Amino acid sequence: MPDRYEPSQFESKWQERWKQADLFATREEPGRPKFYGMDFFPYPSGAGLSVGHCRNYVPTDVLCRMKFMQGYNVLHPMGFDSFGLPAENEAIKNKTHPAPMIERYAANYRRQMELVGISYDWSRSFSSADPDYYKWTQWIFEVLHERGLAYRKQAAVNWDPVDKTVLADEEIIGGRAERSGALVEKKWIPQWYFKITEYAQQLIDDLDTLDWPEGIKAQQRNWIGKSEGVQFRLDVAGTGDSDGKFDLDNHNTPAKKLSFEVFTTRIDTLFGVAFCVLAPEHALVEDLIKIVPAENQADVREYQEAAKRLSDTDRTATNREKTGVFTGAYAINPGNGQKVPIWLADYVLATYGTGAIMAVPAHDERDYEFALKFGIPVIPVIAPAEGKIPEGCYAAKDGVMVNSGEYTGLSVAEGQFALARWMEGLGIGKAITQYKLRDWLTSRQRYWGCPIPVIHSADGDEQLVPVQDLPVLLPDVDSYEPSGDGSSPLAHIPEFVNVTDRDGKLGRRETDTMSGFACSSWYFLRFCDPHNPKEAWNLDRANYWMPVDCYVGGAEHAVMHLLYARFWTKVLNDAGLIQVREPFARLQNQGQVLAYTPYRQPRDGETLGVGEDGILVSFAEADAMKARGEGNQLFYKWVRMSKSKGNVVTPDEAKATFGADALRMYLLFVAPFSADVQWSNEGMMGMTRFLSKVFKLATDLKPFWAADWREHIPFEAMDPLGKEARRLTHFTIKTSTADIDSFGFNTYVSGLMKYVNGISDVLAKADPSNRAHALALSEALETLPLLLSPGAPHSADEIWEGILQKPGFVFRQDWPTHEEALAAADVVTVAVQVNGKLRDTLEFPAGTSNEELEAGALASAKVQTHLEGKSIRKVIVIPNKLVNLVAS
RNA sequence: GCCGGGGUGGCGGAAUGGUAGACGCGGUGGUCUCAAACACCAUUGGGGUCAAACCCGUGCGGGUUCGAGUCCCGCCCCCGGCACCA
Repeated sequence: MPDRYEPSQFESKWQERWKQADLFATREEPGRPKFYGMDFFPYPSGAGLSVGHCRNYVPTDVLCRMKFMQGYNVLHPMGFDSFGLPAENEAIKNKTHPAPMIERYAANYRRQMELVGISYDWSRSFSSADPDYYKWTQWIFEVLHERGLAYRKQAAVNWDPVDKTVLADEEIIGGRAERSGALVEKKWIPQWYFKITEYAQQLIDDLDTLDWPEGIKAQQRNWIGKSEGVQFRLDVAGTGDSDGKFDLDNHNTPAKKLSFEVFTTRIDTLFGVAFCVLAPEHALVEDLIKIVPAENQADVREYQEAAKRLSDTDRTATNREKTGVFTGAYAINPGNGQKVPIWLADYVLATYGTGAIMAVPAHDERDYEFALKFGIPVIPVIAPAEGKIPEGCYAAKDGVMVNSGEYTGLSVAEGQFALARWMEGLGIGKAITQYKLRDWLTSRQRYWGCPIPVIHSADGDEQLVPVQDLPVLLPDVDSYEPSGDGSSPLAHIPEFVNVTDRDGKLGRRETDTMSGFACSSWYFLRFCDPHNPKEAWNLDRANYWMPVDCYVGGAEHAVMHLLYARFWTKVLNDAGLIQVREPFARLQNQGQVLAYTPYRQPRDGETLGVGEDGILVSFAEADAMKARGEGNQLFYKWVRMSKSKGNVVTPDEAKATFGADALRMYLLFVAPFSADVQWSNEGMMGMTRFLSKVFKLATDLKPFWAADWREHIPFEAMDPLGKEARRLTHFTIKTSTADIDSFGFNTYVSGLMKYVNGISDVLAKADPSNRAHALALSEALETLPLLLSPGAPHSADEIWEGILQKPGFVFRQDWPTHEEALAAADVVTVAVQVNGKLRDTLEFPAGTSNEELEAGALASAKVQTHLEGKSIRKVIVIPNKLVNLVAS
């Protein structure tokens, strides 16, 4: 038995034995509490895992391993998110079919996960592209459809010209496709949507019940974008009954009568309306154009054309100067009957609210900017509670209404309430709630996804494929490249498209597939009952395991996967198919692993891209440059590991060079869980050193080993050294347990380091013939592999069997519990301060009375010198900690 | 601009309002070695001193408190997200 950490001697051996023993099989024993710990469903890429992925999986593994040892039934599954664009694009690039490719990649992921000793129950694994799985994805689609939550409509959608498919709003960043980076275009085609907007309010409300990072919750709230205000009607002057009164019974009769709705959160500023703005695409424009002077007509048409030509990115670019055109028409402000000009401007979005606004330049920055540019008067109607009306734009919400007729003098809140009531009474407006959230666009015109189980009948109605006919299998074809014309490649496969509908007539199969996010919106339910051929899940089993107690993955899915999965869970709950309303009780986001990556200054003739400050070079090239004496052109940056940057460290390499346990412990130790990690070979060396110390300590403790220590230790008197050993053991049990539960993995590892250092110090002073020492150190020797095992499971088993010669696996042992009285020290170091400044530290027996602490503090010579010439005004004593003498 | 999270030695980072810098990396000195690597021991916030005493120190400026990295007020900077959402 070596007294060093030699991973090549035992890590693979233990992995093999764990597999043979089926050690990580999910246990569902009655009488135990359950714990469901899960990592984000990965898409298996050909690049394989990097140590960055391990940063996700290892901490979850540590938590799940501890929970199992604590007696929980633990569900710790892993599967593969195989459908979707990334897989299909990679297959096209490799000129292969995605199905076998993805299977190969998933097998490699599994191999690598086993390489670092993650305790997944592989018998529960599946891929979202398995027909046994996507059959039920289709079934859930039908549940949604039957509840009116899946629908098809013609719409202008985000078209990615590179990936040749539509994208959801969430997949677009700054006008570009998140994945391909292409500028997104608008395309007008029928699309499938899930009606997530129906759940907007619940999705906001239930965030309060979740133990999630604040940032993620805030992002979801922001994305859903709730705002409360008033929607009301404005009539167009000179049309219909425009004498200032509103003929509610009659508003449809004069064909010419025109009006439009606006939404505002600041109805209190109604008397400050200086103009109205319609989005260039607003439907009313077609009517307005018929009643305005010819020159205005030309301006309007020209502006509409210009707006159409602008890409969304250009249109929404920040700091862009306002543009707009006067339509020639006027609206009547219902508050004061005044005529205000109607403008067209692209700063008003057609897709939010009603696509039209009342503009109040005195109290809205955008309107103010617009008014300044076009010389429109600014009418202040809100003033500070005290002081005079400010110049320019004053958007405060805590002011008082002025110049507002009978409402003058009311506070903003009072005015909002009163005006909303008034409008409701008149029937021209009402208080409503608006959300930025739009329905989830789920159809993709691509091959590699879950087919939508719908048949378009000859009569043109939509029929769901009967459940007994599911799954609608994805046809196995050679050519599946996107068609590029906006139709799915499946549309060009007659055997797939042509079907008999419910009435026996020739129907047409839906050829769009579902976004990959549909597949990952329910997989956590399938893990509860992964191979059920009759149901998506057995209700009892799903209710037993759900919700996921701890869900771990990257923060990049804040508003996509995590929002969609919450939505589906709520729908399934409403349908009586699952008991929970939220899928993930607790969420944790891990930081990324960064590599120190070489860049060089650009050479003559080379230019840098936007936002770049150097040119990436390979490590080999960097070495060559240094050898040529060009090292001064090099600089290094901490950047995320990625294949394209050539800076990836794989778990395979890390295990071969340093060992799996060293890798695991390093990833846990080097930074707080949610912070980014800087990869360092020196740090890995340090961890190897630590693990060697553990083996050395265990070996050196062996001569003290009394196998029956547990029977004797409570009754034996301990000397101070023995007590110190026991204190270290029990204190470390306490902190390790709390640290793992709270995701404090870095302090869990540092706690083990302190423990090893502390026990080593005790050991150096210990006497092998002293019974008390032997018992206390036996306790330490046996506790060490237990506490170590979540972080370094291979080493723990090696010590357990090799040094303690105990049978079985550490994983199957009980997690130790601490005794509070033993975890506390007998002798405490008390800080003595004079006027809050540290002047001495003194040792006292724990529990020394305040009076004695004060007396001891006063007796200190160091303290005396600082008290000279002063008299004590007050004494503060914190038992076992501190004495502060306040003197002057 | 708005929202969220941060700012502590040369570096990663510890610190229920109570001894700031635990633990580790790196550095320095030493042991081992023909030598190096590894390993081990000692030391390591800055100033000051032979050594101590002592002084200064958690982004900046105030405040509360016997006592502030921690709480309050006002700023600055960094990271992430959203962004003409009326």
